[in-house]
Amino acid sequence: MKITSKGDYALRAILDLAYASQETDAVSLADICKRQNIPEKFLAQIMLTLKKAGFVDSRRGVGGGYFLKRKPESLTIGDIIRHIDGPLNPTAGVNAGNRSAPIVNEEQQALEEVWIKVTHAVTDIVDRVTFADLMCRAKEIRETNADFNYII
Amino acid sequence: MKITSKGDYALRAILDLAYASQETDAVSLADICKRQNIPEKFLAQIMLTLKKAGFVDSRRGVGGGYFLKRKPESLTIGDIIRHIDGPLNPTAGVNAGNRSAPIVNEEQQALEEVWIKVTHAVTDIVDRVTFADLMCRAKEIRETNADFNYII
DNA sequence: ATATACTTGACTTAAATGATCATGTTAATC
DNA sequence: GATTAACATGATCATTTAAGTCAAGTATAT
Repeated sequence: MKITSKGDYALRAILDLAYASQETDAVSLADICKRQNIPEKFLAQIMLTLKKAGFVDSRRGVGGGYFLKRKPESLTIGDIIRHIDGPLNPTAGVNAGNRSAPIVNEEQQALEEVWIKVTHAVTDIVDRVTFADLMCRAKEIRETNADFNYII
Repeated sequence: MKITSKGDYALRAILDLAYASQETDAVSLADICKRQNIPEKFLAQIMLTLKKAGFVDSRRGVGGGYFLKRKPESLTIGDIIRHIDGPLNPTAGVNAGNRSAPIVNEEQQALEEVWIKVTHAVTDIVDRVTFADLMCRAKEIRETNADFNYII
């Protein structure tokens, strides 16, 4: 398991969409990129993947853009990150495609059990946190910062 | 956070050392590699790193090899994996060295909080599991397999 | 002496990561 | 119906990381 820039961008784009969708219907790539400071061509690539996966949809032409296909309450971080950065077990990729060494000894089994526990601990978090939760928390942070600025 | 082959090899080599050290004092690279099915030159590189970090020490010449510098009871998976595969937070590397975009918005902060929770969940496991635990568990598995073979 | 076994640094190859570019197509709106 | 905003697609590219390999050492027990 590793969160790459790609995954980070995807999560932030979806969160931006969720937020902006409260007011408008479609949000342009350019707007998301401006707000979130993401390279446009790169996010276009990512949004296409998210569209094919059924998380978002898009409308072309003037006033077009992207919009969520699911409610923020029923979309989790885990859903997105798995589609962009792959499976969440920490050893993903280790021994992958190595058909010459499938003999696993007891030491490897004992270690594997630990990685399974780690994977459970991780999914237990990312599959519970929805984008509605994140919007809520981001709003809290925004308000705390506003208060702080007022005091100063 | 991502466990690479390197990290996996390191953990298995240490575990092998811990196990073999019960009987002999030093274990040769060749022996570890044979038992654990690890490329010799590659493990040599890894063992050197582990030696410089103070986890193992070595003796050259005939009958030489590597040995643990710490007791298996006071050496955790976390200790080793951090030295070989780096920090355990899942977003390690994201934005690394990108000094042009240090402005973090509320969405990023909300996400960051989730990654901190994930990191805690992971370290809570890997910093608790010692090599003594793994040896114990590996032994259990070995015995279970023996029973199973007997029944069959 | 000599065989065993660790040491060191450079090198290599392949894949993943993080993009960019060129050239489309679609759909509002004036 | 020309223009323009905006998504779509495929190719390409540079950098870094991963996973080893190679060659030529040095140290030490017997």
